[in-house]
Amino acid sequence: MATALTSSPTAMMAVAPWLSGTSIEHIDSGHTMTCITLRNYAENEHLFLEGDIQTHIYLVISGVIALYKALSDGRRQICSFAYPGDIIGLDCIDSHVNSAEALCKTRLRCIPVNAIEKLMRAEPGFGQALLVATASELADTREQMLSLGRKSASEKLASFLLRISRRNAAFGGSEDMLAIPMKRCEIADFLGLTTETVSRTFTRFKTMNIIRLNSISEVEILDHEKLESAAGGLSHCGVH
Amino acid sequence: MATALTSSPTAMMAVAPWLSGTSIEHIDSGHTMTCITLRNYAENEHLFLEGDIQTHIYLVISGVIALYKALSDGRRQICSFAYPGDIIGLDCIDSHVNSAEALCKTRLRCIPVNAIEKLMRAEPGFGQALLVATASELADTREQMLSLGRKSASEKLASFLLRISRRNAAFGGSEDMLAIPMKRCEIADFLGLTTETVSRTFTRFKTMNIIRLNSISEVEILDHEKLESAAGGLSHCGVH
DNA sequence: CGTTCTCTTGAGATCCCTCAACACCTGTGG
DNA sequence: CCACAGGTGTTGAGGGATCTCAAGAGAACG
Repeated sequence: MATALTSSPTAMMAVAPWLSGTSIEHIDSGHTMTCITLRNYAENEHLFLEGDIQTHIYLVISGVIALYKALSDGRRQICSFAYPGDIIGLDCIDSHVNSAEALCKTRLRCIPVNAIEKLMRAEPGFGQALLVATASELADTREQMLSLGRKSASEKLASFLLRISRRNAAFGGSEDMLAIPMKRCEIADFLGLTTETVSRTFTRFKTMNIIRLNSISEVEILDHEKLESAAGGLSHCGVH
Repeated sequence: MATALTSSPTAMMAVAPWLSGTSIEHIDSGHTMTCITLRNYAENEHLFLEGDIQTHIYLVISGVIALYKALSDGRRQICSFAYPGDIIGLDCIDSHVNSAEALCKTRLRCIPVNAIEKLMRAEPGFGQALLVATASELADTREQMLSLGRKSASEKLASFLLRISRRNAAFGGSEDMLAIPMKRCEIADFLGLTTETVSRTFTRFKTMNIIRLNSISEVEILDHEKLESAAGGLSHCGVH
């Protein structure tokens, strides 16, 4: 249930306090089964695979997690990137519907699923916060479907960068200086492209003076307007 | 919040009773604002457009609705098809995140949003059912992302037909005789292809004796195994 | 300072899109 | 009953965006 570079990070933020505040510890007290732990994951380490039985919910403290689905021949589609504050693994089914992998050293708070169930019973507002977070995640996912199904490589990458920019802005960061914590191949797996195409599109944006690469993982947006127009129609068209 | 040819139609079914049973009428009584109505929509009629203020939730009684997002130049991506029993428009934000259009004559139960809010407060199980339904919808949407981002035209169409087949089976219908209520261009907008490619892929499947077209809107699966293999890896692969 | 991983760049192949023509189906009116 | 019109589906030819394969350039790490 990651907010995925979301346009509305606030929805997910509404859930996090329940999981990191005193509520969860209170619920938890006196139950030997439910133990909330902090865990560090190394780069490329997996939290779980698609089909695994759900045991925990994870709250990202630091780092980035990729949620993805894979085909048997190795092709994969990253569905979402989970940033600090995002929640992962609440699939509301007995087994996970996608795999989760840390893209860098990542610190997580692990909450057993039964603690979540208790929390939902004890705190009526919690379930509602989860619903809003899930619905907002669904909205983001559909935005990404539009990219995957109907946008060109340039439009996809431009949309991707703008999403990061917007998320940055929402968290009080810079709109123009973007940290890109994922590799080119991970961006490719998110956008439905190949690494080569991602790389070529980056250089095209560079030569057009739309962006500058200060390092491999830091993009500076030089021309916001050009980037917006490269991202294609800002969605929505009156259909009459 | 449509289940979209879902693999788990039961999740959505859990919500429908609240909206068609006595609970909703009970909640509703005595409030002039909340009036639950049945409405018929004609083919190609819109329920709402992306960005419209949310006024109602819709329960599909009969017919099919397409939820889509569009770009300003006319390209569009259908995110989900809503079948009888599915719920539409619960975006948990003040305005709709996608447009909704009837693909054929469609009958809907329209429930004002404030009735939903009341129902959530009055019936604790209702909010939970909504959460499960939304999470299941999210899972379906991610399955579709894998198709959009990583599958070939043949794999996309095969997956699409198998989804319908599975949904049919889950509702006690035929696994092999599929009603396709949407036009070729709507299938194309769902799969991220053009009508021509959809048409060509249909004929390829026909000449391979995988399917037969009894009419433009009825597909008979002749060889389930071949169709499964045409759909590509059944997702999930042990990593490395 | 070499090894390894990632990123970039190039050349050629391929799948799907675009454009275009035609076929089919349905409903309407003569 | 037939002719016609409009919408939809099919099929073909050609082009283009992206993929594949391959080599080289950087960056990271021991």
